[in-house]
Amino acid sequence: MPEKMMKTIEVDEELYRYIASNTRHIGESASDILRRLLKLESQKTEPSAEPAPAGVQGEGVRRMLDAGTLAAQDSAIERFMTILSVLYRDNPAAFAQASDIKGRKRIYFADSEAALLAAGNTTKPRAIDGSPYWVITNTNTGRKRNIVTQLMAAMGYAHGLIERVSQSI
Amino acid sequence: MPEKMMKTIEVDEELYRYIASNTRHIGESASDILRRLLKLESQKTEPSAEPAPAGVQGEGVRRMLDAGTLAAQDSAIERFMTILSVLYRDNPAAFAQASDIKGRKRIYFADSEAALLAAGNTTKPRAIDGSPYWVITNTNTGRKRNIVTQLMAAMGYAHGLIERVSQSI
DNA sequence: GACGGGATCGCCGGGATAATTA
DNA sequence: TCTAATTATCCCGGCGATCCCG
Repeated sequence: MPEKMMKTIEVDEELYRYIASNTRHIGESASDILRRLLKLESQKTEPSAEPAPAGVQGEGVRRMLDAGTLAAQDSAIERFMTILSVLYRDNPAAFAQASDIKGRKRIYFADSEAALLAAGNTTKPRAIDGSPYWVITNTNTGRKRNIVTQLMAAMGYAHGLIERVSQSI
Repeated sequence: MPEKMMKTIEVDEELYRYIASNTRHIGESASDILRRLLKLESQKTEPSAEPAPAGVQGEGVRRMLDAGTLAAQDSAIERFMTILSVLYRDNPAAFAQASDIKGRKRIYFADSEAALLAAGNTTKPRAIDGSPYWVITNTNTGRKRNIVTQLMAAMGYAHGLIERVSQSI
């Protein structure tokens, strides 16, 4: 198989083993494995609007909750950003649909910092890790919970899970 | 970060750019970035390695305290450096895990002087005796205590001991 | 980059609370 | 006008690094 343009990176041994252990089929390349683990669209495939199978929705979110990833963060903003990042990966298409929630004047999500800055004063936008989106950040904790609640509801998560997540901020 | 055993893997160019674009700070390695990206959902993430048998952990540290080694030093910096050196020897692996603590802009530990210099102005790095690490030194005493406290907590030491040590700076 | 130590003070991020608007 | 929702000002605590002092 003729290689596409390949780049070489170094990873420590433990990480290497972790990646290797996630091989799904013989001969699978590091790129393919990583793409799956990172939940990136596989090469070429267009944004495929197919929402993840309902059974799967929430997997990553529960894992985040159970792993104590959130408890380890020490500010509401960090927890907020982590949650959004996980939500995006859990279902990019649904996230895209749901992300048009907004307030009276401000818009909460956008694909650029400028868009958020333009819709309010001092909104303090931040990039959502591993996604093309940005969020507004200059809000009290109550509103952060709110935003997550609205977003998850629009993405179709179950009430119980929504509650757990937003309370964990 | 210390020179762990490194493995080389190949990734396609798009994936490479994706990884690079998630760099959080200058000089961050591919391993570190990937670990962060994967951690959010990697099912195997045991929340950090076990902090060595409790019985052993702290031996060297107590000895240092009791021997009055610290009291003999006449500057906070000297005491600070001595403590770090002892901590490293007490448990190099835990130290490695814990040493990624950082401030708003500066990183506190690195395996080279250059890395510390690159992340701030006039950080006055110093090599930690008997280890491959360097620390930042241009801080007030309060922050030195702070750094030691955070480091020891991340290494898994008991609160009481942490308190004794950081107060002795 | 060469004096070293580190207190002091300026700056910034987090986010509660005050202000504003529907 | 009164209340509820939303905005964004602004205070506080933490961090950085200049600059003073021995």
